Amino acid sequence: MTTPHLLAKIRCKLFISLLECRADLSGRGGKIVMRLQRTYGCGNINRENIGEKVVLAGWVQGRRDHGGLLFVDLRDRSGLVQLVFDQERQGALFTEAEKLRSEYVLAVRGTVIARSPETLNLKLATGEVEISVEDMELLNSARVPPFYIEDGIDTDENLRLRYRYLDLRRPEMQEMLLLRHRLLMATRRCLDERGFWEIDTPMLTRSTPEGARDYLVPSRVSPGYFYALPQSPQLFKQLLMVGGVERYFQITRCFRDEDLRADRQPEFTQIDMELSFCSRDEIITEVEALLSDLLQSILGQKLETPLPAISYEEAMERYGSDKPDTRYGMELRDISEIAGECNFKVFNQVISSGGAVKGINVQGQGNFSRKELDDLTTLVQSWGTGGLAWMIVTEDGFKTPIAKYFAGEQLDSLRKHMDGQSGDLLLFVADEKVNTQKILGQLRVHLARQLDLVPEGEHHFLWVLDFPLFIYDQEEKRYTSNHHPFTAPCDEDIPLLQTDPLKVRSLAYDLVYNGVEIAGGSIRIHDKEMQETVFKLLGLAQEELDEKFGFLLEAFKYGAPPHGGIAFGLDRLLMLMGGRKSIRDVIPFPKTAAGSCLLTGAPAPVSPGQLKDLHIYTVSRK
RNA sequence: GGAGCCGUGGUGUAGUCAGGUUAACAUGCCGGCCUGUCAAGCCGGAGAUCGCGGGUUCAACUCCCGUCGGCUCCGCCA
Repeated sequence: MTTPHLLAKIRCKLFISLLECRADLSGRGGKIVMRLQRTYGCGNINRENIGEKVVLAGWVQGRRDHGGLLFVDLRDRSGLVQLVFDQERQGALFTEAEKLRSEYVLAVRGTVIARSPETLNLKLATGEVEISVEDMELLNSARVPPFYIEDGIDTDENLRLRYRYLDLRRPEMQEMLLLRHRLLMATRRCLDERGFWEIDTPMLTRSTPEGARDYLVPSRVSPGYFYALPQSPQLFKQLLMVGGVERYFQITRCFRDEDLRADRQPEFTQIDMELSFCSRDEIITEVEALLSDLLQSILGQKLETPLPAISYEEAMERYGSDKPDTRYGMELRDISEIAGECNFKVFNQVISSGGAVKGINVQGQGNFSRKELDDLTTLVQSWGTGGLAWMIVTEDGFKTPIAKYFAGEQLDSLRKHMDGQSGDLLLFVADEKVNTQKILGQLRVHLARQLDLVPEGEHHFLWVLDFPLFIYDQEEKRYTSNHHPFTAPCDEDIPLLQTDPLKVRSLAYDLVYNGVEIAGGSIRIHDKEMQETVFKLLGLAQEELDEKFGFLLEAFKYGAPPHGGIAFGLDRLLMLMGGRKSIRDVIPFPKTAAGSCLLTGAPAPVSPGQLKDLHIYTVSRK
């Protein structure tokens, strides 16, 4: 990735601004915490500084003690430079330097000297020079750190999280912090240029039905009442549109009390946007402009726009996912027709009861062992389907336990349908249609990772459009919103609201980046009657509506403009731009899978007095 | 709510399947030697009741049960 270059480019600038701040403070008679005042960043020293007196400050990266000669690597956020102490030249200072240990905090004054040709270190940006130290101020000592402060460490993540402040000293983490900063700044600059106003909205708001579980905050002054932390600023940004803002954005924290994943944290940051008087396509164009700007200004990469787009239905048919990773093939193929005619009961029974049989071609993997195939079967069973049928394509036919159920021409047709070449492994799932798609979609992702078919360093973006407005919740026996209850239906599908709600497509859109959903949004309903219709289809009682959404419906009575918007998951975007595997790697202080913070110990018990103030009684944990 | 994997000196691992002498290796740490290293080198030393609790056994890092913590996935995440 390009981040190291980015860091190098920006180092100098950052350091200058730091010096300017220091200059402002001088002469005010403040308390002196440092006798020496630094003049350069460690990583900024180079050949051009030779002969110059400099003052540096930072942490001891390591030392190499040669007896009468001592090397110390000094590190600050700009990089690393070698200090040299010579017993004969430095005398008493040398004795002090011998006491230095890893991560001691230090300021030094010295002269930049050239290294002799045989002692150059070209691996280091500062490797042509070193600092002959003349004065030293030990600013702090340090305990031995629990892990190495260097890139590429292989340490238990518990430790890194518990000592996050040490983890953050590592260059790759500093790069992450810088990249995050750049992304925030570029977003603000770009959206400002495009006429968006940054407006902040409340963190203490009210719980609404639908959506994720809320984080609740008890009210002290209203006993038994609770605020909720926002899952997103959804309602407020719509109210801002009614308020005549026209173009709004916010970089804001959102909270959802659901189980975590590698790309999911209980609190995360969104780039939230909303526009008035716009169509779906105009919003998509705005988003592409933002994304294009961000990729250009942060990674130096050009984004080809317009980005490709497919419908939800096509995504499910071809990839078994509403966030397909298009960096590799292995697309789903439908063999329902053949399956319905063959004698394999598992297949034809599924077809006769309205299900689907689909397969993927795992090219060149016909050498899977029986055990590996059994493991895959167990895996898909754990995902909630009956089993997995397999066929290995050979020169003259198929190696498979189910060949006997198929007529010769059916096998030929199957091979053609699946594009089977000798040595390919074909895997089939037979189930209710959507389940077939989802299971195979998951299997596709699983195998691509396992077989290392995912090309690194590629950036694939894809819009997914035409989501169904509703999905049917089997457990609750009612419709629920696929996106959220404020999403507008497609104009031409509005009549279906009365007759066949599941067929209604919405004006929602998701942006998928390398198989990860990084943004989602929709054109909103701005009409009070339409909003009430949708709420009613969702089975929300009038009373509940009035209580929980009354303010929105009321606002819509006062001339709501047509509007729509989108929200980016900033952490996910950053994760993908930085080529990191987990969202935790791009969040300064992330939480574990159980939602705990290993650094602060949150969540933690509170005192009985605090609970009393909040009118809260707790029940026993067990 | 469910499934899988992991937990052994400061750190990373081996040993666990098949119970048995002093828990091994690397690195870090401490001390000594060493004037051109940059993963410095050489010599010496300290450092672990094997996540925790219970059980089986003459004997448990090892087997069984429970529990805590972490990671990944399913459900969940408008």
